[in-house]
Amino acid sequence: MTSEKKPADEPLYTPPPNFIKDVVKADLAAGKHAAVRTRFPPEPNGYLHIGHAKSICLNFGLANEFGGACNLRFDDTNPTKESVEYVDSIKADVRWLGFSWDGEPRYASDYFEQLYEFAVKLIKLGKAYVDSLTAEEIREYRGTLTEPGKNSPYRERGVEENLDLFTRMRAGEFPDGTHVLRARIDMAHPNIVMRDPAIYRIRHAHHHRTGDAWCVYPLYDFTHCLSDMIEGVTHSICTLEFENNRELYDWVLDTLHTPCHPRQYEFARLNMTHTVMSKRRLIQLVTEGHVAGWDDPRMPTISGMRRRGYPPAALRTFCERIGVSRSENRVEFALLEHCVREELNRNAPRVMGVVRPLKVVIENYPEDQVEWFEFPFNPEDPAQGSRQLPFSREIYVEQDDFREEAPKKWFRLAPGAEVRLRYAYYLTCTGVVKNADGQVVELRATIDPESRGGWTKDGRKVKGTLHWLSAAHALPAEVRLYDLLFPMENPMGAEEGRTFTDNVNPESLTIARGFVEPSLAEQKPGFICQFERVGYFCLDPDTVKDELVFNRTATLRDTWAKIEAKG
RNA sequence: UGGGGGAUCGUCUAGCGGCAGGACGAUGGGUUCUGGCCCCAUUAACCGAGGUUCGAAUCCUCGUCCCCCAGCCA
Repeated sequence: MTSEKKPADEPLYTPPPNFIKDVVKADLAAGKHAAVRTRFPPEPNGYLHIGHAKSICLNFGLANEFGGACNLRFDDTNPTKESVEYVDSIKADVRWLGFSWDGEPRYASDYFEQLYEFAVKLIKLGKAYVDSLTAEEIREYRGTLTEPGKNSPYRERGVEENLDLFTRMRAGEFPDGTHVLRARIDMAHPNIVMRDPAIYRIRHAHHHRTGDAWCVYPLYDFTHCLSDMIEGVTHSICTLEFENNRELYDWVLDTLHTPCHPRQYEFARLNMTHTVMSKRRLIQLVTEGHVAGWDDPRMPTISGMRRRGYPPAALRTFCERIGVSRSENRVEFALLEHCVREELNRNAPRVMGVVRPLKVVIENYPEDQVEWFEFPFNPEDPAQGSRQLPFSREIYVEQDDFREEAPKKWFRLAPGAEVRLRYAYYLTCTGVVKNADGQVVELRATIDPESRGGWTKDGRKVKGTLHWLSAAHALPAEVRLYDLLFPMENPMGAEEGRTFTDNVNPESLTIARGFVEPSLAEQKPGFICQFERVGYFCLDPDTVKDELVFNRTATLRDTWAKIEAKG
């Protein structure tokens, strides 16, 4: 029995479980916290990508699902790499994804004074000291993965001397690199992170928010846990590579006897086929000019996907479908594309767009006649309305829809073949016009007047339906056809002597000169639609008056291509 | 070779001692004025070897493979 209906009170959709939700649920049930508080803590040193979207959806999603709050906090402790440009783009991207952070954005730099006081306290506790070894020496003293490190000669400096030195570090008495504040833990610790990690370094650098107020800046391990604590974060969620740092996270909070102690949980970062995800590599693609910028529609950045026409809801759905676990993964690009199509199929209006035009002259249609036909914006959803489109003697169809020699199972246009022009007439190809090179440049055809509106009373079967445009009324458009940035699943799998940028797909962008229906003249950049039978397209910001520029967001699934590929 | 993690259909993921389930993909079919959407079906997995148990993906032991850590980056 497959036709049983679900009871009305059963939810249609339940968000999938994951191990972090389990923890949150258990903590809430145990009364460990009054409410959950998470945070998304990007460093403003680059643009956000789809991997960040996973973290954003997780952190904000947890807050939403369990009635808590999520902070946006910029981890801005490295002034030489960070900038307001990145801060602004990150805020815009999070908002665009559909999330609202609790209160104002937070900045680790807002906590610099408190952090400094905590450092002083650590010194007074005898748990931190000023080291005056060079960076090089510190590395040598650290030992290796298999050998213990050894103590710095400065490790036994007294509290007063440390206090004095640290004060003078802050006061700007020393040049960069001369001293560093280190936690005093254990140079023989099996976890290298715990071998007296540096927590403050001298950097005479201008900070994008604090200006020149500071010349000592705290490091990640010291800053992050305390920032979480200050904000009352309950669950501090990060990626797997910070697993080793958790021990230090806990050490700092325990040693300082802080009023609360957030717990860190790690999940596996997102990897995807056919792209790269690390900040360093994305920067390289931009600076070496392999793409046009951070928001190039081929980039896995949030801004790139936005420009490509991916709806935020599709990204959210994607993040939910990929799940959250602790195992290494490489998600297929096809899943992302599926989520995009699913969303766009529901919402994108259908329009007529011909990407590679082929002119057809309808010999039995009067030269000066124009008829208007009604086209629904979405045949499956009448609520989306309709518009009128003109038909005339000369039209454009898609080059791909004509074959001089029809292969097996071909039911598009070919000499002598009859097809349907969507919502208009049945059309039969009666002749082919070629240029000197033998290329087909124009078709001759006739229509069946009885088929007006796109159907006939005799119920004759016409399998192929084509999109088309009245040549005289069509708007010219530049159409940017995007494909995979890298043809192979793993771009990093380059052979010896080559690097991943050598793998950039030379056909990841091809530009076509096409036409679109006149109703699109007034649309604004960001407008997303479906060119019927072709794909989803989005009006690009490069659009200027009389020169529409469309980005191909995604193709439609192409069953014919598969049939033909199989022979 | 120190320490910390991870291995379930092609891919992602569920499972918490009791019928290995879902999604994507692939394949076949139905429907169709988009070769789209939708619908149906098929495909296909517990890293290995032992052990505990009436019963193990799950618990134990021993292996194998993969990832992370030696920044004054995050």
